[in-house]
Amino acid sequence: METTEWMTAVLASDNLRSAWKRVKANKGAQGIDGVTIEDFPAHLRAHWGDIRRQLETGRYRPSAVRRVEIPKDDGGKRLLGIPTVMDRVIQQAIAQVLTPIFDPSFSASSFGFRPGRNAHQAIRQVQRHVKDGYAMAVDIDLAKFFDTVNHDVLMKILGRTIRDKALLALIGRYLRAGVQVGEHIEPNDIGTPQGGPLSPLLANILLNELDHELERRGHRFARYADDMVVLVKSRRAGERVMQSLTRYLEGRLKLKRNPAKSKVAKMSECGFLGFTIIRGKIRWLEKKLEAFKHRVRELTGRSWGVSMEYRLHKLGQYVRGWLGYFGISEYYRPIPELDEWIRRRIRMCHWKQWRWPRTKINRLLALGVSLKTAIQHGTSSKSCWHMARTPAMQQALNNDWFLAQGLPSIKTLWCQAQGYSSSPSEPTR
DNA sequence: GTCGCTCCAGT
RNA sequence: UGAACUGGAGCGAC
Ligand SMILES: Nc1ncnc2c1ncn2[C@H]1C[C@H](O)[C@@H](COP(=O)(O)OP(=O)(O)OP(=O)(O)O)O1
Ligand SMILES: [Mg+2]
Repeated sequence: METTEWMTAVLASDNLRSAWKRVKANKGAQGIDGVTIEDFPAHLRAHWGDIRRQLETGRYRPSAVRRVEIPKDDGGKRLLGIPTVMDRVIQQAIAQVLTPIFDPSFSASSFGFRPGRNAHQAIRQVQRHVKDGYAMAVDIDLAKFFDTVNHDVLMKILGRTIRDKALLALIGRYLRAGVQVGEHIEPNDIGTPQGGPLSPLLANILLNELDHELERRGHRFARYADDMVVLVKSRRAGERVMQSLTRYLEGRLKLKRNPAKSKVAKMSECGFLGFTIIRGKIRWLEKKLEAFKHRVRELTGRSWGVSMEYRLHKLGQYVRGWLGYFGISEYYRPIPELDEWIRRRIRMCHWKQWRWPRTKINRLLALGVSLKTAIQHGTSSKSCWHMARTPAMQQALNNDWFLAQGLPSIKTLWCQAQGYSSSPSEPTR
C-alpha cells in the first residue's frame, strides 16, 4: 500500500470538514451526478465509506466534469469544467494540504491565486520597476491557459515534491477525468478544469518553473495567473526577451502565447490587471472607467423600474466596491472629474424628474465617492483636490485632522453613509 | 477571536 | 441560472 502521510493529511477529518465548508460556502452548481450542495450531506453518509476506502487504496475514479460555456469579455467563450460536489470537496482537501507545501517555494513576483497576495501588490511591483528605469514591458498572456496545461510536464514537476504515489496518481486521475458534453463523456489528455478547486494551485506550480527561470536570468517581472509583465530598459532587450520566453514556454512547458494579448511596448501603453502606469503613477485603464460609467448609467437610468431605496442601495454598493479596487489609482486628475460626473449624472436623471429629496442625494454622494476619494487622496471631503499629497500629509490624515478642519469625523460620515448603503435587511425592489 | 451572508475587483 | 482561486469593503450571529 502506498498510503503515506500525504494522503492521510488529505483525509484528516479536520481537513475534510473545512474543505466541505468552503465548497458549501461557494454555493456552486451540481456536477454530472446531479448531486447538489443541499443533498450532499445525505449523499456523503451513503457513500463515504466506500469512497474513503477507494481513496486510501488508490482506486478512486473521479467523475468527469460538466461542460458549461460562458462568454468572455473579448467575445470568445470560456469553457468551464464543473466537477461533482464530491470531487470539489476532495480537490479542495488536496489543495489545502499542498498549498502550505508549495507556496513557500513560489516566486516573490508571483501574485495570482495565492493566499495573502493580490492584484494591487502586483501592479505596485510593476510601478517600482518602472520608477527604477525599467519602463519597457514584455506583456505576455497565455492562450487558453488552463485548457492547455500539459499533463506530463505538470506531473513531472509534482513528482519532484510529492512522494506519495497514491496522491500523485489521484491528481493524475483528476487531470484525466474527462468532460461530459451532452450525453456522452469525452476523454481529455490535456488541460486542468476551469472550475476545479485544485486548478489554480496546479497552474502556479507549473508556472513556478517559468518564474524561477526569469529570476535565474535576473529579470524584473510580475505574474498574475497567466498574465505577466517583464520590465526591461530598451525595446531591443524587450524583443529579445519576448523571443526567448516564447521559446522557453513552448519548449519546456508546452504552453503557447496569446499573440493578441501579448506585446512589447512601453509600460504606459500596456494594461495589467485593469491598470497602467503613466509617468510613474498607477492609473486605471480608460476602458475600465468607461465600463464603470456605463454601469452607473444603467443603475441611474429611468428604464429601471425599482424603488428608490433599492436603487440607492445598488448604486452605493457598486461604487464603493469599484473604488475599493480602482481606488488605489494615484493619478488624481480623473478622480475629481469622475466624482463630478457621478454628481451630474445623479442630479440630471433624478433630482428634477424624480424629485429625489436633496438630503438623499447628498448622502448618496457622500457614500462612496467624495468621502472615499477624499480620504485616499489626502484632501478634505470638501473637494480640495489641489492640496499637496505629501507623505506627511497622508500620515496626518486621521480623525484628528478631520476634526481640526471643522469637518465631521470619518466615523460620522461613514455612519451616515452606511445608513443608506446597507440597511439591516436588503431593501426591496 | 471564530463562523455566516451580501457586495466589488482581478485571473 | 456560470465553476474556482485570491484580495478588499460591509453587515450579521455567537
Ligand atoms: N472567470 C474567470 N475569468 C478569467 N480567468 C479565469 C476564470 N476562471 C478561471 N480562470 C483561469 C483560467 C484561464 O485559463 C486563466 C487565464 O485567464 P484568461 O487569460 O482570461 O483566459 P484564457 O487564458 O483561458 O484564454 P485566452 O486565450 O483568451 O487568454 O485564468
Ligand atoms: Mg490567457
